[in-house]
Amino acid sequence: MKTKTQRLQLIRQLLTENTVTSQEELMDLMKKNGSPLTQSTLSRDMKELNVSKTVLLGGGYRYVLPRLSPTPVKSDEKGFVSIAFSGNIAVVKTRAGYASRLAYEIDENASDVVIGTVAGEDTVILVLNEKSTREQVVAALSTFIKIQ
Amino acid sequence: MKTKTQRLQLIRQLLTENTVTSQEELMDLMKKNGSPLTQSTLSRDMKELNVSKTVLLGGGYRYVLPRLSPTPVKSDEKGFVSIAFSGNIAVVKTRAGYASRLAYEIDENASDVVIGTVAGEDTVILVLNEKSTREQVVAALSTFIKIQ
DNA sequence: AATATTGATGAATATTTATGCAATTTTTAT
DNA sequence: ATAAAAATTGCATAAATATTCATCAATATT
Repeated sequence: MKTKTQRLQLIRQLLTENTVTSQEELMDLMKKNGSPLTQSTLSRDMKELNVSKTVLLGGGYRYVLPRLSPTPVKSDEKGFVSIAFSGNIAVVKTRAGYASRLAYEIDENASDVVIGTVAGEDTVILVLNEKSTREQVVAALSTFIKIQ
Repeated sequence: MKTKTQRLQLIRQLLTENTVTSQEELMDLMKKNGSPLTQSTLSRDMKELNVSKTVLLGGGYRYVLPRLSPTPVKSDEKGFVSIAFSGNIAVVKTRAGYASRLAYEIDENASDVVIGTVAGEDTVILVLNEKSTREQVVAALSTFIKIQ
């Protein structure tokens, strides 16, 4: 028996590589992979891993891992230089050529606080959701850019 | 209750408005809302709706609807997808590559309510005339884009 | 060192969910 | 309109999952 962390990691891997339909099925897989456990533990582990049970197009069920939230990356890796606000607009400055790429990411990951973006060469203009505060916008961007 | 479609719609609504923890709980809600049914049917309905059971941060479980499928682009030939407002700015989302063309058309046809536009790849930012209302903007765009 | 505290775990079990089947309704084809 | 086919639903129950409880190990506290 290894550590719990290793076991959780194995569960992750197995869920990624297989279409797991039930905990019992996963139990077998775990056993085959040298980590036998009971369904009780599996149930608890899966809860801890935030695994959810979904329906496939084909009609079957599958346990899936949560969409991993992007790990914040150092701001300069994304080309981020600065952010400033004016009214309901935020202006993000980037290194030359990075604006489009960053705008795309903002659209993808901050659509709840930003209703839209337009990018130039080294500048992105963000139109804030009227209900969002500047702090919320910074917080949202922080989930995928290490600002500061 | 009437049709199955209506029932599914009610399920959608209830799942959106409540943190539903079990099918039995939802069963009660359905009953209270004039759509009594059995757990069997709920199980089938939820499968049909692609509802999945997830773990909440707090530790509980919740049934959730699938993330809105990739924008049911009822693509109008102009590439228009959506419009949203924030302050004196409107953000028009378009299909990829359509923003410039659409911005041009907006400039041409709505200059009385929009003082200027900037287009990215799939987004157009419109700066509204201070004297125009959002309704007027939508009305103006409607004359040459099929909105809705 | 002895004792408490915390975290993990399995066994048993309660709870919840999925489904086979039969009855019934709705739709389609003739 | 009528027969045949397909869909819908509840009931009963099988299958799957979550949790309670007791136990044990590891770590912290006195």
